[in-house]
Amino acid sequence: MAKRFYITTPIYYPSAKLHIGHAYCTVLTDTLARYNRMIGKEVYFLTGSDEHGQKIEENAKKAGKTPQQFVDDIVQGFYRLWEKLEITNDQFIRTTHPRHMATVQKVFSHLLEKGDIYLGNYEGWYCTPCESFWTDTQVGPLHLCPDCGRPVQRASEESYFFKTQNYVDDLLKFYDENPKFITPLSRKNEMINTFIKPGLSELAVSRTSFDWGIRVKENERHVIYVWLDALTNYITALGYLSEDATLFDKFWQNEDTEIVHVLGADIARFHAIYWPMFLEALNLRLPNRLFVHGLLMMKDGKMSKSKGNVVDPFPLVDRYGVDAVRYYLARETVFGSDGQFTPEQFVERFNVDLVNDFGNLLNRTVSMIDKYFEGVIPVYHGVVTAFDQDIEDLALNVVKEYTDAFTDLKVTDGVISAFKLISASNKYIDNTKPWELAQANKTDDLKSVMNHLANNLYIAGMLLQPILVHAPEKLFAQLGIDNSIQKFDLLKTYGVIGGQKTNKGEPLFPRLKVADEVAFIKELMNHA
RNA sequence: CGCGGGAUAGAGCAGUGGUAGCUCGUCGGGCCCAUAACCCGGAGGUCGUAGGUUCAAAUCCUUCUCCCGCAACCA
Repeated sequence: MAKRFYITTPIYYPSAKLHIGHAYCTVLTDTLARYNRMIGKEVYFLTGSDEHGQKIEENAKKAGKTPQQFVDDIVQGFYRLWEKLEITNDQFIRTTHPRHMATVQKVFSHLLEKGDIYLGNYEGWYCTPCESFWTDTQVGPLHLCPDCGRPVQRASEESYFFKTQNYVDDLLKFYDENPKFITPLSRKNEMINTFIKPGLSELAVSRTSFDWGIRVKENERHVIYVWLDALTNYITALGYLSEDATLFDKFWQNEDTEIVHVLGADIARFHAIYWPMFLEALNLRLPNRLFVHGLLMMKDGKMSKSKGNVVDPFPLVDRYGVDAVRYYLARETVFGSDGQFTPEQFVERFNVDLVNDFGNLLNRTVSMIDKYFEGVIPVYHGVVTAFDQDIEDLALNVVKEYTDAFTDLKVTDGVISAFKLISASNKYIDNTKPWELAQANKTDDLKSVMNHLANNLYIAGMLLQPILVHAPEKLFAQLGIDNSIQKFDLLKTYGVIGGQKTNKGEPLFPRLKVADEVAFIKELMNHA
C-alpha cells in the first residue's frame, strides 16, 4: 500500500456561483482525503479554479469589470463555500497564479520544441455577430448558430495543435496495463469506443479569438486553450518546473504516492485521454486512478440556471449544518451513477439516518449508562450475553467492509457499512432488553450490553469521521472518549472502550419537521 | 442509423442465469432506554414492449417504445 496519497478535484470555472453539484464532487474528494489521513497516510489534497477563457472575458465585460477583478470576486465565493463545508484542501490553485502561468508557458514551449505541438488551421463554423466558432454537430444540418440562431459561415482560424496520434498507442497500452485507471469501467469503454476507435482528431491547444488566457510566448497572437492550461494545474500546483519542486517530487514523481483525480463524467474525456498524453509527452508519471463520479441531477433534469432548479449549498449548510449536507452528498448517490437531489430525500435522509438511527442510538445509550451505572461505561469482559458474539463479529466485519470500500474509493458503500453497525446496535438493544436485565438484577449482562453499545458507538463515530466533521466529536465527548484512543488502528480489536465517564449532552441532530423543511428548500430553489 | 445511460412495489433505488431485494411511505403488532424515536410482521411488482437462446432470464441476444445526459468549458 502506498504511503502517500495525492487527491484532486477538478478546478471549477468561475463564470457563476457554485451549486450543490460542485459541492458534491468536492465533499466526496474531501472524505477520501480525510479517510486516508485517518489511516495514517501522508495526504496532499488540491482543489482550485480554472479562470481563463472567452466566457470569463465576456461575463467580465458585461459586469463592467476586468477579467481579473471578475474572477477574484467569484473565487472569493469558492473559498467561502469550501470553508463552510470544512473542506481540508492543502492548497487552492488558481490558473491565474503567475507560477502556474509561467509553467504552462514552459510546457507549451517544450512540446513545441519536441514537435508534439505544431501550427495549423482550425476549421469550423463561425458566427460573426457572436464571434464564436461552432462544430458541425452544434450548428446542425441548417447551419445555425446555437446561441443566436443566425446562419453561420465556414471559416478557419490559425491554431496550434497537439499531435494526439503520437500517443494513442501508448495510451491504449496504458489502459490495458492499468485496468483500474478509469472507474467505473463503463467510462473506460466509452472513451475507447466513442472517442479513440473512430479516430482521435488532433487537439487544438491555442486560440486567437480572445485574449483572456496564457500567452503563447513564441507567438503573442495566441493564447493557450483551456485544456492544456487547466489540466496542468495538477502538477503546477506541486511546483513542477518551478524553483521549488519539493512537493512535485514527493507527491507526483514518487512511485510511493497514489495519485487520484476525482472528476465528473462530463470532463472524463479530457482527463482520460489528453491528460495522460500530455504527461507522456512531458515524460512524467501517470496518475493511478480517475474516479469518475455521476452527476447530481434535479428532479427535472440536470441542474442549470435556465431551468431555475439550482440549489445553493450555503443556505442549506446554514440551516441544517455542515454534517447534514456532507452526509447527504456522500450517501445519496451511488458510486459512479447519477443521483437525484430532491428536498424530500434530503430531509428524509437527515431524519431517518442521522436523527432516528444514529443520534438516537447515542442518546438512549448514554441515558441508560447514566441511569444504570451512574454514567460510568462498564469495562469490557468479552462475550457475556447471547447476543454479544454476533454484534462483535458484525462490528469487526463492518470495519473491514468500510476499509475495503474506501480503499476502492467507494465512499457511499463505506458510509452504508458504517450505518449497518448503527442499526444492528439499535436491534441489539431490543434483543437484550436492558430494562429487563436491570429489573432482574442481571448486572453482568447489563454491564456487557452497555459496554458493547459504547464500543459500537465509538467504532461508528470513528468510521464516520471522514464524512461527519462535528457529530463524532460530540459523540466522543458524550462518551468521555479522549484523543488518545481516537486511533484507527485500535478498531482492529473489539473492546477498546470501558471505564470512561459519560457527559450527557444535547441530541446530535434535531428532528426536522418534514413539510416545513421541504417547503423551505423548495423556496431556496425558486430563488437561486 | 452521432455517442452513452436509464425504464424493477406508491416514491427513490440495488440486483450481469437458479426461489424478486433495500430505504421511505402504508397497514398491523411489540417495546418503553431514547429525539412520537427503536424492534418485528403484513400488504403491494406478470422486473418498459415484442420475440429468441437456455432445463432455467430482471439478468444473455434481437425488435420496438419512452425518458435523460453528452456532442471541445455548466461537477
